[in-house]
Amino acid sequence: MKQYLISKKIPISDENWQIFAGKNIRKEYKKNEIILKEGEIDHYLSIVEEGIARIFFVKENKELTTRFVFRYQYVTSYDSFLERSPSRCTVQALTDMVIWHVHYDDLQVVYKTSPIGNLIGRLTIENIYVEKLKKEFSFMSESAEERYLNLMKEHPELFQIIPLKHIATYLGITPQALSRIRKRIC
Amino acid sequence: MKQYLISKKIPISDENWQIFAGKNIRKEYKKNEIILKEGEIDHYLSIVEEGIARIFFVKENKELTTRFVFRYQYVTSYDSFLERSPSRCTVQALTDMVIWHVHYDDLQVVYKTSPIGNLIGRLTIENIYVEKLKKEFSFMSESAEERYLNLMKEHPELFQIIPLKHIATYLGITPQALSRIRKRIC
DNA sequence: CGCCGAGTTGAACTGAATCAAGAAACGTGG
DNA sequence: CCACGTTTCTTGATTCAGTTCAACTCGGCG
Repeated sequence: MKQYLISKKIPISDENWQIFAGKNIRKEYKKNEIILKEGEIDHYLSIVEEGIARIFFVKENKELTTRFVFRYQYVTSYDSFLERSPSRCTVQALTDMVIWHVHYDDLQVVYKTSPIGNLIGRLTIENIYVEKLKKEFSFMSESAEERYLNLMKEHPELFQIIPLKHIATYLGITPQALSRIRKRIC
Repeated sequence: MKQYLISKKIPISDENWQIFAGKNIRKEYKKNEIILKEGEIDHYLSIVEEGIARIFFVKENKELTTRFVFRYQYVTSYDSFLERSPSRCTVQALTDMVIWHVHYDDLQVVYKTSPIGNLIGRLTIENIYVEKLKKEFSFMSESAEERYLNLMKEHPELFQIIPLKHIATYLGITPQALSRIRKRIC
């Protein structure tokens, strides 16, 4: 798994990797299971080995999806994890899942005992951040239809697996509007 | 400046801080000066000591503002800096500015010679990321009017300094729409 | 079989975009 | 310090993408 998480440019010795990886615990979730509930503090930094998750928050009884999480990505309410504050988001397994996670306290130990912690921490959040930048870019400059077509291209597997309504809110529109876009395109 | 950049929770020795700070170079910009042009690679990680900057990209001849950068924040086209790729964004000084910046190559040296580099790197990007999460949250769940009122509350100084049209595109609307919102609120 | 959630479709409505024109503010040179 | 041109802001009319509310279909499942 190491090579997926870490930028190819920066070599990490196996010993150093073990310091981090050794703290990780394997965990399984069933389809539709809740991994983290809104209001709870996220104590774990979790990486996906198998399956897809979604992260959403609730606004006026509607679930607004902010992110889908795929293989080898981190699935976390990262601000909750960092700031030790109640999560605004819920994290849910969309398929059966296998993840590896490390507890906040254990991660602090890694940070203290080896430089590898900060390196891995920095590289992973840099990744997530660049993802988020792309999403901001597309929200500011593209129409819902363009965002839909891009998502289709980048993650066609999503459409086989999950309800369209989640995709709709991820795109920032209602399920009805998505339905009409799909009809229009055909 | 140290205490502003680094989370209060994590102490950093003065020697370690110097390793990083010693690589930083002071630089001044005049109001309206371009700090980084679209298409260029951002070679510097820059922190604001004085003044305000904005980051924007161009879509169909319109400048869309993605971020305002205030004192003690990092002003960078961070994905360009990280990935050594041409920046999609332009960075412009909105007032006279003083910044401190460290060159990419020098930062790599810091990363190699001292754990402080990755720590500072991790903490700063964590900050920027949490900021971006908040913005995403507000874009998905609030109206343009709500976003305007929030910005008013958090950064009233902006409104004295910069053209409203930049604020409009930052809020994700046209200058005309902002004008109408302001009229409505009054 | 009947129920329920997901998806589609229609009609009315709304916030914001667009196009266009005029008013106010700004800054630069004479 | 004023005059002029440019930029910024406002206002109006029209259009459009997407919302809301409501009704209906379809497929899976107890």
